[in-house]
Amino acid sequence: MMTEPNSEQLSTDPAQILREAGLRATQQRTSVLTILAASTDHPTVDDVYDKARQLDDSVSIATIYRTMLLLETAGLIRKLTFDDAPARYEMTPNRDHDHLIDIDTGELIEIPGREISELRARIVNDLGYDVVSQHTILRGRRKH
Amino acid sequence: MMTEPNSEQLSTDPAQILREAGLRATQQRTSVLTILAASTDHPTVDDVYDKARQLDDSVSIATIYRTMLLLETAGLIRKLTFDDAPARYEMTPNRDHDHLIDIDTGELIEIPGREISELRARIVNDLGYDVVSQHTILRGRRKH
DNA sequence: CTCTATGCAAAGTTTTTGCATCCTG
DNA sequence: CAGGATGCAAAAACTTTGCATAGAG
Repeated sequence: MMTEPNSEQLSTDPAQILREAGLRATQQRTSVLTILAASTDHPTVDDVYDKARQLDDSVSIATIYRTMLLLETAGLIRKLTFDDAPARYEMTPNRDHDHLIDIDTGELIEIPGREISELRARIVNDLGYDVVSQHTILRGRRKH
Repeated sequence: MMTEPNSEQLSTDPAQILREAGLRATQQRTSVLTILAASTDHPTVDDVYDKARQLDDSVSIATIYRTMLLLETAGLIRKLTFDDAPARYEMTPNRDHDHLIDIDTGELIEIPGREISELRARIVNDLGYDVVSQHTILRGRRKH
């Protein structure tokens, strides 16, 4: 096995990522980031809380809320707000994508591709604005 | 002045709109619909509650919540959910549009045009879905 | 008149906050 | 060590709900 220290290029270690963002790498923050990085779905605060307790049953929900806000502010994670359901989170995606909700199954589908982003950026630009963030929620029904 | 009864074509009278939707035209529902129709901004539940009390100081917040849900379900109004701020409402727009939030001033700007809607519909269609509803939230900063 | 809608108040949810203690840097 | 981070519990904010009464159709 290689025992080389990891390169300075791209951090994949949660604690490292936190420090690079200028944040203290506490046990709780590291856990939250690890949990989110390992999630393919988009967990809610409660989902994260449950998983975090499996790693350390003394974490408090208050810390989870504080950490989610911190990571979101630092741009490390993204908050997805839907009409009724509680907010969900994902690691900040490298490539912008939108979300499609199957209204029959509740399934959340990621829509890849940058066409929409680019069109939006162009339109908003014409209005005299720079886009800081953008997010689309689509609700659809599978065709049969 | 004309004293002709209004035409049967398009109702602009809130009570009439409610009945056409198969709902009872109560004082409270009529007030809420009137308030929303008169709003150029996008009021929150609390905004609507405050204005409704100016018309009838005995309305309860519970009724406002129940009415918003009822009108939304009936498709008469649309709920806009933003990342942090409380939900806002608007009359269901005839033409689909998105919203741009100025992150410095908090101003909410409507983006007209159907280009985005059409592109999205096409992409989602390619995924095998029919679009039921769609909504984009953009956050931007005015260029100087 | 009948049955739904409302007001009121209590209960649920979700999120935030104060404070003493713990722990990272 | 010092100052920020955490756990705990209380509080705040936001919504929903049960029930008796009022009011639309």
